[in-house]
Amino acid sequence: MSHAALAPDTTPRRSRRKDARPGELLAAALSLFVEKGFAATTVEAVAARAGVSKGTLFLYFPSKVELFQAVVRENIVGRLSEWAQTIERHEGPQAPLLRELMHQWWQRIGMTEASGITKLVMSEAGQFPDIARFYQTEVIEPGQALIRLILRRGVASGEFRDLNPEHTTHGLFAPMLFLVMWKHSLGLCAPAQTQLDPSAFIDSQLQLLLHGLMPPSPHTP
Amino acid sequence: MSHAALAPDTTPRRSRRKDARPGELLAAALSLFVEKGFAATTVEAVAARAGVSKGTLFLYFPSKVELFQAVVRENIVGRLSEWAQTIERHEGPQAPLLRELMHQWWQRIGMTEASGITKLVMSEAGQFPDIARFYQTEVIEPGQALIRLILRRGVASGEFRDLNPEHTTHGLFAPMLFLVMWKHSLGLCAPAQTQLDPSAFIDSQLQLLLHGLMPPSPHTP
Amino acid sequence: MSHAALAPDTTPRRSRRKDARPGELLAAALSLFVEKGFAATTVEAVAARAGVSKGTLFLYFPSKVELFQAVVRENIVGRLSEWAQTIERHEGPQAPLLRELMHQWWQRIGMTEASGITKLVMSEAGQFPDIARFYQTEVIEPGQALIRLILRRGVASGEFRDLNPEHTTHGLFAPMLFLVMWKHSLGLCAPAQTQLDPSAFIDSQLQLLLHGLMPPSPHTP
Amino acid sequence: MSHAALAPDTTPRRSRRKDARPGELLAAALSLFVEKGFAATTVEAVAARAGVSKGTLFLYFPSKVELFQAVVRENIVGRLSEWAQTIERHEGPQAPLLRELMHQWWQRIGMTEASGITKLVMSEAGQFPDIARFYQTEVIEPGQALIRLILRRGVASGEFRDLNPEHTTHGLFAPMLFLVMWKHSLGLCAPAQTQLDPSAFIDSQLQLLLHGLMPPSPHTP
DNA sequence: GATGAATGAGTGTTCATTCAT
DNA sequence: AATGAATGAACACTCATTCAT
Repeated sequence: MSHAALAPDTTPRRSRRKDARPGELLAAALSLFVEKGFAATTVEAVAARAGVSKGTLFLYFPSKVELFQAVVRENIVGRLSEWAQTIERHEGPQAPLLRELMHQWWQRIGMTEASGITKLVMSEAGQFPDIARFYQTEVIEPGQALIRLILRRGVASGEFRDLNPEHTTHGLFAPMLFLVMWKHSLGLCAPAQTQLDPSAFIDSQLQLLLHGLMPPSPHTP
Repeated sequence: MSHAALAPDTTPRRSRRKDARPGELLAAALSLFVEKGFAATTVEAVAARAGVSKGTLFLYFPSKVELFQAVVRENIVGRLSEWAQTIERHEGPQAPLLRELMHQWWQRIGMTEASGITKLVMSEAGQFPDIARFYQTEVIEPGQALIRLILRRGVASGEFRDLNPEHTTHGLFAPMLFLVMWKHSLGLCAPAQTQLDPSAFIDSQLQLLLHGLMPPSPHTP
Repeated sequence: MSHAALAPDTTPRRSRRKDARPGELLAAALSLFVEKGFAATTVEAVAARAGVSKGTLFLYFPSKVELFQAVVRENIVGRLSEWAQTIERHEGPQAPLLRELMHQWWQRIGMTEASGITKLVMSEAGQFPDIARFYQTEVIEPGQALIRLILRRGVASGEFRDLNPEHTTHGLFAPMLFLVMWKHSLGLCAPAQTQLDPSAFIDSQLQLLLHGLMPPSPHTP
Repeated sequence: MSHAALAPDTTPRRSRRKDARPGELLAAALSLFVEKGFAATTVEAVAARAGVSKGTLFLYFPSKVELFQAVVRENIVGRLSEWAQTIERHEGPQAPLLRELMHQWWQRIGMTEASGITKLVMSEAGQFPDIARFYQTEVIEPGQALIRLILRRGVASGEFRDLNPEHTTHGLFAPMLFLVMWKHSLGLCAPAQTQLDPSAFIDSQLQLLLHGLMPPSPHTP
C-alpha cells in the first residue's frame, strides 16, 4: 500500500517475517502450553498470541501434536553445555561445586519460566512417549552424567564415600523435581503457612546429602 | 481361561449388580484416569470399561469431578486414616515408625496404580482448581499433619533435633513424589541401567534424613 | 410385613392407594407443570412429588405428553357452571353483574393457583393443538357465551348500546388475560414501581368499558 | 421454478456469504423460535434451516440465549427506536399519535412473525430469567416509557385527564398482549365466527380508552 | 401392581482441522 | 504465503422410556 520500497530498509518485510514465523509460533505455544497444559491450550490462542491466523499455524505445523513436540524439542537443547564446562574446569573439593550448581539451577531454571518445560514434559510424558524418550535422552541422562562425574571425582579424591551412585544422583534430583512440581501445581493453592522458601529448602537438603556423603570422621574409632 | 463357560451364566442381571456397580466404575475410572489423565478420560470410556452405558455412570456419580474424587477417596484417603491409627497407637522411637510407614506407602500406593492419581493431580492441578483444592485438603494436608505429628513426638522425646519442620516434612515427601513422577513419566522410558530400586532408594533417603534428624550423639568423643 | 390384617381397618391399603394414584400423580403434575412449564418438568419430579417411582407413573400414563393432556383435561371441566347459574338467576341491571363477576373471577381464579392452568394452556397451546382446541371448546367458548348473554340482555333492556359483541367480549377478556400473563411471567421480574394492583386495574378497565357501553345520555341533544 | 437453473451458479461460496450469514441465521432462528418456543428449538435445527453446520452458528452467536437476544434486537428493539423518533418529532394532539402507533405496531409486529417472540417470552420467562430480564429491560420498559411520555404530554396540554398512569399504560398494552396471545395460542383453533378483526378491535379499544382519557367536555350542558 | 436400574438419543458448546479465496 | 469461514466429531450431562425382578 505504501511506497516502502523507497525507504532504506532493505530487509524485505515478507521474507523476514516468514523466517520469524515458526519461532514466534513456538514462543507463543511454549508460554501457553506451560500456562495451561496441552489439552487446554487451543491452537487458536497460540496463533492469536503469535499474531497470525489459525490457518497459518497449520502451514508450519501439521497438527497440534507436532506443534507441541516442536516446542519441547526447541526448548530443551543446549542448556547443559555451560554447566558441563564449569564442572570440567572446576578444581578443588566437590561439595562447594554441588552447592553452587544447585543454587545456579534454581536461579537459572527453577525459579524462571524455563521450569515450566520440565513440568510440561513430566505432565504430558505419559501421552507422548517419544517426548519422554527425547527429554530422557537429551536432558535427564546428560544431567545425571554430570552429577555422576562430580561424585566419581569426589570418591576418587577421598572427599566422598563410595555410595550407590544411582541413589545419590536421584537423591540430588528429587528436591529439584519437588520444587518444580510444587511451584507449578499444588503449591499454587497451598495455604500460606505451608509456603516453602526454595533456597533454604535446597540448602537443607544439600546439607543432609553432603553429610551423608562424607566419610566417617577420621577421629571416630 | 476358566471352565466357567460350561456353567450357566449365574451373574444376576440387575438387582444384585447394583452393589457391584460403584466398585466396577471406580476401578475402571482409576485405570483410565491413570492411563490418560483427567481431561483426556471421557466418562463414556469409563462407563464402557465398566460394561455399562454412559447414563448409568451418572446414576452413581453426579459428575466427572465427583467420580474422580470418589476414586481418590477410595484409593488414597482411606489409607491415610489407617496410617493415622497406626501412628496414634505407636509406642517407642519414631524412626522405625517412619521407616515402616514409608515402606507401607510404597507397597500400598507408590507401586500400585493409585500412585498415578498423585501424578495426575500434580499434572492437571492448574487446569482443575477444584481437584487441586480437593487433593490439597483431603490428601496433602492430612498427610503432612501425620508427618508433623511424628516429628513433634520425636522432638519431644529427644529422639530428633528441633529442625525446621517445613523443610523436614517436604524433605520426606520429596523422594515419594520423585518416585511417583519417575514411575509415571520419564521412568517409563529410562534405559535399563538407570532403573531404580524404589525400596532401596527409600531406605537410603530415609537413612540420610534420619541421620540429619538425630541429635549430635553425646557419647561420640 | 406387619399383621395389619388383624386391625379393624377394613379398607384395604392396596386398592385404595391404587385408586388414588392417578389423582395424586395428576395433582403433582399440575403443580409442577404450572411452576416450570412442560419441557422443564421431569417425570421423575412428578413421580417423586406423588410419592411413587418413575416406573409407576408410566403404568398410569403412557407418556409425558399424555400425562400433560390428562392434567389439563382434569383441571378444566366444571368451573363455569356456577357462574352460569348466577347469571341465569340474576335480575336487575347488568353492569353490577359484570363488575361482580370480574371481581369474583379474580378472587377465585386469577389470584389463585388455578390461573396457572390458563397460563399453561396459553403457553403450550402451540405445541399441543388438541389441548388448545379442548380449552377453546370447554372454557373459552362457554365463557364468551356467558358474557354475550349478559351483553344481549343489556342491549335488550336498553342499558347497553348495540355495539359489536365480539369486540366487547374480547375487550372484557383482555384485562383478565393480561393479569394472568403478567402474574406468571414478566411481572415476576418487573421493577417494584411497575407493580400492578390487580383489583384496581380491573376496576379501571371495567369503568372504561361500561362507560363505552352506556347509551348516549338522554339529555344530550 | 425459475429459469435460474440455466445460469451458472453465481452465489459466491465463502467470502461474500459472510455478510449474509447472520441475517440468514436470524431469520431461521426467528421462525423456529416462534414455531417451537425457546427450549424446544435446537441450535442444530436453526443452523440446518439456515443451511450451515452447528459450528457455524456459534461463529456468529456465542450462545443460544444471545442468538435469541439478537433476534429480539433485530425484530423488536429496532422498531422501538423508530417509534421513539416518531414520538419525539410529533406535534399536535396525542390521540391521533396513539392511534397511528398502535396501528403501526399491528402492521410491523403484531401481524408478523415477530409477535411470536412476545408470546414466547411470556410463555417461557419463568424458565429463562435471563431472557425475561432482557426483554423487560430492552422491550417492556422502553415501550412503557414511550406510552408514558405521550400520556404526560397529553396531560400537560390539557388533552388528557390526569389518571393513574400505570393503569392507563397497562390498559393500552392489554389489547396488544391479548391479540398476540390470541394469535399464537387459542386463536389458532378458534371457530371461524369467533375470528377477530385485529385492526377493528384495536380501534374499538382505543376509542374506549381515549374517551376515558378525555376531560369532561366543558361545553356539554 | 410396583419398582428402580439401565439405557441411549439428544442437548448446547468447543475446537482441531480443512480449503476456497 | 496467508487467511478465516466452515466443518463435524467430540464432550459432559439429561431424561423419557423400558423391563427384569
